[in-house]
Amino acid sequence: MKMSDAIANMILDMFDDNTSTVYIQRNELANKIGCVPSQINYVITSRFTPEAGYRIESRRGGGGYILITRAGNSMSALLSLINAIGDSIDERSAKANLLNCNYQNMIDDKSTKMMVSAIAENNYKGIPKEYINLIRARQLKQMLLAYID
Amino acid sequence: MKMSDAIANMILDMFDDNTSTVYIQRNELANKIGCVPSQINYVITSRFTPEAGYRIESRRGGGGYILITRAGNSMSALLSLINAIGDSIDERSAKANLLNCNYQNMIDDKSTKMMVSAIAENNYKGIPKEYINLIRARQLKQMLLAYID
DNA sequence: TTAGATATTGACTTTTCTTGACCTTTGTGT
DNA sequence: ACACAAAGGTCAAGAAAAGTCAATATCTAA
Repeated sequence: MKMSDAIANMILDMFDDNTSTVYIQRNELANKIGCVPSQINYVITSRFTPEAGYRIESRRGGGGYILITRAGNSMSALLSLINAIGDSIDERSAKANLLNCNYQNMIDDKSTKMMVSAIAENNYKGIPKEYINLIRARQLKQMLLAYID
Repeated sequence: MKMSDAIANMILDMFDDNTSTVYIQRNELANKIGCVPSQINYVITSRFTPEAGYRIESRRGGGGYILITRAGNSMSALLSLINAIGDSIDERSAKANLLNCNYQNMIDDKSTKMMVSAIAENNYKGIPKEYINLIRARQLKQMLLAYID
């Protein structure tokens, strides 16, 4: 694989859920991956651009570092929706929330359709009533998290 | 045989049943087959056209490449998957099917992640075992239909 | 046979990646 | 303050791809 891609992937891997900022030391990373330090800059300036939704901060000198922050798009809004769902939700309000997010362009059409279809009351037919809203809430949150990711 | 046809056949041969995308390096292929590199472009633009059901992506520069994707009956393929699911499916095979479709570019990355997350075993915790695979099958089919739509 | 379609070739262009030499900023010990 | 060490930054040269285009060459059908 191309060195630049390897570096980009390595950086991408450092973002996990709930961290939107990655801390790197240029020389250390260059050394670990086996490239010249300036190539880290190349990768950052060519891939982690503002257009791609990233912001860069850095400091030189002893203890220097590079911070890569991925811009929180509509992600934070979706995160608060996820929190708002709680551990139980009925079909009506789940659907209303999804359509609302879709209307505000936080979720694309296809994904909205998929989620609405997934949590339709019909799918849960047969299981005890009191479980349905619990499972729906779990699934909806999982799907939203996957969507954000 | 004409050089152009030989090149086209060579590319066609790279598609097997489970890959809808072929990766080539122009210079390498030109060298292997014994033609000038630009003839690869000629073959691609004259034979692997959108009208013939192909999509081309490429990158220049070091480590560059050309990707030829045959856009095909992904819809009908998904429909047969839906038919194959039946009325019950466990997490393992559901996930395997989804990842395979994703690998074959029948389902995009985000949608795959969403579906996999939605049908994870964990979400169904608490409900009687015998219902889980039934509900999962319903939900998976609904999501796939929504995806196709 | 000859005009038009299809193929072949190579010179030149553009994009992307890699490397290294040199620059600037910041921290630390005297 | 000053010198030195420890970072990160910049830039240009060159390599490694793929793209474009125009000049030929060859094939095919009327």
